[in-house]
Amino acid sequence: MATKQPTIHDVARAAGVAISSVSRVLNGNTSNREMIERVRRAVEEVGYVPSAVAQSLKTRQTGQVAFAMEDIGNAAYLAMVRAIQPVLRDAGFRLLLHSTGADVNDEIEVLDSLSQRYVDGLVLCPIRVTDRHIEALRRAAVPVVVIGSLPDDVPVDNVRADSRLGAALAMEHLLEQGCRRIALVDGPADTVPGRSRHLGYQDGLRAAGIPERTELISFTDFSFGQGAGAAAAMLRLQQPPDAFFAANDVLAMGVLQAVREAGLSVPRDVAVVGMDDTELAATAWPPLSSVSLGAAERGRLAAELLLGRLADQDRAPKRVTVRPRLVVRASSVPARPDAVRPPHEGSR
Amino acid sequence: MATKQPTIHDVARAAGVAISSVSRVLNGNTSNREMIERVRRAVEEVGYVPSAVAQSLKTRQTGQVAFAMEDIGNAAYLAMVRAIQPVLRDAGFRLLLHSTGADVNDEIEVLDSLSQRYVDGLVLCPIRVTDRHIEALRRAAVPVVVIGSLPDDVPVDNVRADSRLGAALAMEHLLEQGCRRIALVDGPADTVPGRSRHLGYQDGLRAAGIPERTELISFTDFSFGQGAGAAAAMLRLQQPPDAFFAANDVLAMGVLQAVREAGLSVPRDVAVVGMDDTELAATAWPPLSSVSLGAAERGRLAAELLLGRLADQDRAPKRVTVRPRLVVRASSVPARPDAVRPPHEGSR
DNA sequence: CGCAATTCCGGAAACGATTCCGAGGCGTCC
DNA sequence: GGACGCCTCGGAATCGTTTCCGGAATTGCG
Repeated sequence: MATKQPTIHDVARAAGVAISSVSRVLNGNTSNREMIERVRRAVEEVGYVPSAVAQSLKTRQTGQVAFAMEDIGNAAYLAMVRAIQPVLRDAGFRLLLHSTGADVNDEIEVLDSLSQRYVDGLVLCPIRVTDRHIEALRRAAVPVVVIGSLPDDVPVDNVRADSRLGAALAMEHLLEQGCRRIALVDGPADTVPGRSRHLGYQDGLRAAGIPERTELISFTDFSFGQGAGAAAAMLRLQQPPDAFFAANDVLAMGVLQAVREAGLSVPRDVAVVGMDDTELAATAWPPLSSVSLGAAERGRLAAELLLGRLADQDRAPKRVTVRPRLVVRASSVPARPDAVRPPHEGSR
Repeated sequence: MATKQPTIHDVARAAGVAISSVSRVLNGNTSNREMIERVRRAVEEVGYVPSAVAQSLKTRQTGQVAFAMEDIGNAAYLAMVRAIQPVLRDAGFRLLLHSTGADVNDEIEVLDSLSQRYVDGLVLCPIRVTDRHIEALRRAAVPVVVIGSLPDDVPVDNVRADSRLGAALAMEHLLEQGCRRIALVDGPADTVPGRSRHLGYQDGLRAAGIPERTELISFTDFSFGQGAGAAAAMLRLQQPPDAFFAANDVLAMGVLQAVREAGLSVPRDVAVVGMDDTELAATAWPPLSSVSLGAAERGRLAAELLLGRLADQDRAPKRVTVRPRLVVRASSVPARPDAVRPPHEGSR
């Protein structure tokens, strides 16, 4: 293992045949029993393993697809991974994951190098989209599917969620429950998800004729501690909120924690709704109402779009949008219907 | 993008220079301003991106390292990923993740093909170890570091946890709290982690002179629902347990849920200790006592072992073991010291 | 038994880069 | 002013496969 890997030449020599014959046997294009036997024995003898790099230089394919996201620790991406994997596996591809760590430079670098690097295609889930992203997308050497919003004129297959509508659904629900001082615990304001959730929040307030109050809005990053901290601060306000909409489930878990530590009860004193409907929501206490943005479905669709493009490179780029839906659990209503509410037709 | 990628030849033609010159410019081995300018312009003009496959065929390296684990959804692996990533990044490697889905065949296949497939090294975290694993390890074409137990005669770099001792620590702690009917909610009995946790559980009972009772032991898989189900069943026993040791934090979350739904209080009625000390433990309610098996440290060590071997292929294989430690939170003691207890010296 | 068709295998040309080697140009120093 | 050395660049070999092509051997059929 240490020194030198045997090549197809070594096998050919050991078997006393030409390298082309070895290749044929290995790829199953030979019928002669005797030849097959000899090559098999020689392979065994020298311990040959084909060089995938050389193979794909020749065949121009790798059998691999990459999924690049910000943070593999985020359960929403996890749901995507779980949905993408079986689709690609069935099509004979191996899925490789890459976690960029919310670093734009790294994201671009992944696009540039991973796209031309040992994969046949790429599913990218950028949290920010800059001009440099777009440019990198244009020069990508392999098909790329983007999960997330993209300017209309970028000719790339694209799956998106409607998190603005999703946020509005959450607001509508909380308003129906009679909540009037609804706080927003959002992610970073300079990201696409952060912005659109804020917009949906505003949509909801506007529809109810409630003015936006800055002390009830907090931009953090998507973490438990930040969610807990932001909620704790708001609960100390003179007029504390009677409900929280958290921009994802991890933040919502933090909110739940802060509410408990303030000695209040969910949902009696404070209602809480999260977003992404990850596994966390079902395992939280009380079980967390959450707006599903269809992560699994987006993953599946992205994988299918990629396979489609791999099969026909010249196909026109497609764009798919997945509708959000609210999953009501105990954290926002006294009873526990655990019911799924479809998005209001015609809202937004 | 659709038809044909430009190669270095196209750049050379466009620039009116030799391909060797293009290569030199791209690799920074040229000082002539004029030449650099011409090549840069030509690269821009034809939209050239180097083929990483061709590069690594020639240079015999890829700049990539893979981490293959059972399930990326498991927070313990996540902690490893987070620890591995910075070490490798600083050394100039990109980290690729692969989730095998607990499928032994897939694991072997990953070993076989990924090891000879576009990576310079591999960190493998197998949940089961079969003879086929060992054989695949022997013929792996690139250095492999295994996280987990391995027979002594396999010459592979190896990082291990001592989950048996870890389980014993949890038992010792619960016994100190006065618990006597301690239930074990374990993972699958036919996996290495499952077996060793059971052994540690037995060690703990034996040390206290308490006989093992089969109705207090349940082998499930590592999931929330299974943990909740197993705990719920045990709580319905004539003599229900007064404590649960769960083989990982997800199972423990399920146990907490079942205890709550039975109308009991943690830790007053039932104490709970989990394992792996993942993020879940700190965000649970009440915060979960958990035995840390040093996932992050194991990841970091594995990455460093791999880098070491990459630097010196002929180095003798190393084996490192990380000691477990118990992190006490509210779920197992009335007060909340949140203290860290080091392992007993000389236990086991 | 002879000829055409088919099968089978070996040689060699790619794939797209890096890198060694040698030729030429130019500066420097005696 | 000539010899020497250095720098730069172009040509060609090479990495380890797959695949095309052509010749030899085998088969089938008249």
